[in-house]
Amino acid sequence: MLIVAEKRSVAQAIAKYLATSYSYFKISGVMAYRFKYKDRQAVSLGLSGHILDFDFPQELNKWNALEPVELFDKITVLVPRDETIKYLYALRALARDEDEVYLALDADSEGEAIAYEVVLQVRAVNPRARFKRVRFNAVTKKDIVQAFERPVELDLKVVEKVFARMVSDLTIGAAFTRLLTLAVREVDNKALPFGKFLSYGPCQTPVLGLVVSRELERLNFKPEEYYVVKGIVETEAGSFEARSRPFKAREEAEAAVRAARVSLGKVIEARFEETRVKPPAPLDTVELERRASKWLNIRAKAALDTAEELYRRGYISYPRTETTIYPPTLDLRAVLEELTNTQFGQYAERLLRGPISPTRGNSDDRAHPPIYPTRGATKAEVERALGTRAWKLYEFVVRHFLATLSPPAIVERQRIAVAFGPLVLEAEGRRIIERGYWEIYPYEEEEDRRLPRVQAGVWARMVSAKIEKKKTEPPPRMSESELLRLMKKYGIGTDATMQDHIHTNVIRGYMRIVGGRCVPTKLGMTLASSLMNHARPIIDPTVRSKMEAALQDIAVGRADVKKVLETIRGEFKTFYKGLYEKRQEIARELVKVLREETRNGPRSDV
DNA sequence: GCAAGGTC
Repeated sequence: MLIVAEKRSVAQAIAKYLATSYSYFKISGVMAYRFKYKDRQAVSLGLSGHILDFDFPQELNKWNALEPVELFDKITVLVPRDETIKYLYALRALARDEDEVYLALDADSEGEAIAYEVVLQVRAVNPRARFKRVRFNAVTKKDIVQAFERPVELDLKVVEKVFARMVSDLTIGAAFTRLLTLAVREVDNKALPFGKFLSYGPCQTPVLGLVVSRELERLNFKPEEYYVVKGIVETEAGSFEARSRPFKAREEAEAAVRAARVSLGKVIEARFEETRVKPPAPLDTVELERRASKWLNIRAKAALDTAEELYRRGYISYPRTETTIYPPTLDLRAVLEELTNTQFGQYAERLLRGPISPTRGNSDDRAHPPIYPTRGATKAEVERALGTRAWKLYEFVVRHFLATLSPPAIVERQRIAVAFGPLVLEAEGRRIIERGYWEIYPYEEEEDRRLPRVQAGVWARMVSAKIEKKKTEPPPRMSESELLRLMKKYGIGTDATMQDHIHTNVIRGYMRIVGGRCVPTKLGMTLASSLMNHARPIIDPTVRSKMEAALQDIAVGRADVKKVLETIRGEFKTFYKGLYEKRQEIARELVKVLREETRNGPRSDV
């Protein structure tokens, strides 16, 4: 029997869990595992994701051979992927003599589609082959043994959905990319350097739209002046600085201060409330990326790449996960034990002495656990193996893991308001009672800035008061962390691809990331603005989730794949026509920016 | 040469 998994680690786990011993061998450069299962010879092979891809027939890939709009009515074909061709060869070679093939791909939609790709490839070399689908929700012995006891059928509806998404994305992406690129060339065929094109994609472009919308908000922002009164307030319990609400005009502020000077001061509010600051939930991919971008100055793309390396070397668990609940099968104590021989050893030992109660998020992808350290390592070791950035990220994963097992921080939130006649001055402070998880998780630690413990009703004196002139500030540039949050909210991309969509915009020259913030280039601003003006729905942040919802109907049998594809194609064809009408106007704008770029290099707008 | 989704 032949068993096909989505990745090498799972193929190996299957061999380990189904047999008492196994051996490994290489076939066309790919690792495979041999073992005995129920008295039969078994081989398990791990792929590297998809092995086939959709493309247009060759003659349609000459961009000048047809109007891009015609792509909406063309068929696409499944072709082997060059990058993973060795996996395909290995599969064919092993499948020739195996009549039973177990499809042990991940238990998600993509896994179902990859399973079908495997079926197609195996059938091509072995028409006798029979197929069984095994689905396991976690790569543990229990789940895997159970899955092989109870094989199921391949869900072709889910396969249809994934293939429909692949076809839609290719068609839409190709049509709009070619339209934009060819329109620019028509106006000035030297505006784009050789090999460069202007891309559109149903994920990358709405992402650009989010960043550009923020930039436009900034550019259109009209700052307003306002005035605040800052005063030093003295009470019998001590003195502190407090400030007023904003005044629109200086005269108002001055009048309030004049009135305050001749008024008796009185504390009208004094709140001292003990609150608990809970440690973070177990770590998923998007939070890893957001926190790396915010606190470690590591871009999301670099964070996932680095996490991947750490995973491959055995330092951390699989980094592509949406799960924020530790599975019961994960031995948290054993992980702590593993960390005892590192610089976090004392802290880990302290946690080991008490009961273990981890925090809990609210999502479970039923495929992978949250990200946690799988090996205790020293700084020197990780740095030697993978560099400084890897250490920074590994250290973060360890600290995050320890934080999820730690007690909350306890903070007293303080608020005091004092009235001097009509002028009210307010102050906020905090007193740290217990640092809790902050001890191991300094990224979130708050400073102790306590106010004197006064009581409501006591008298107060204004020692000094000054009026400060201020200006309202535009919103800051979109941070990468915020962008990831919005992408998740709008359902743009998956946990494993979100950082790619940001990165594509960087590669295409539409934006840069500076100090964790997204700065659109002039090209990005111009492209996004044109689409907002002439094809609004295709850059709208909700375009992706609407498409996904339509596709999901195929998977659950509510809709026919042909009809859904027809609808999607039809809608985008309409948007295409609207954009096509304006293509020269848009292209002229883009050419202007592109010419500037060739002279000066890519520029940011501000 | 176009996309997004797996995976390394």
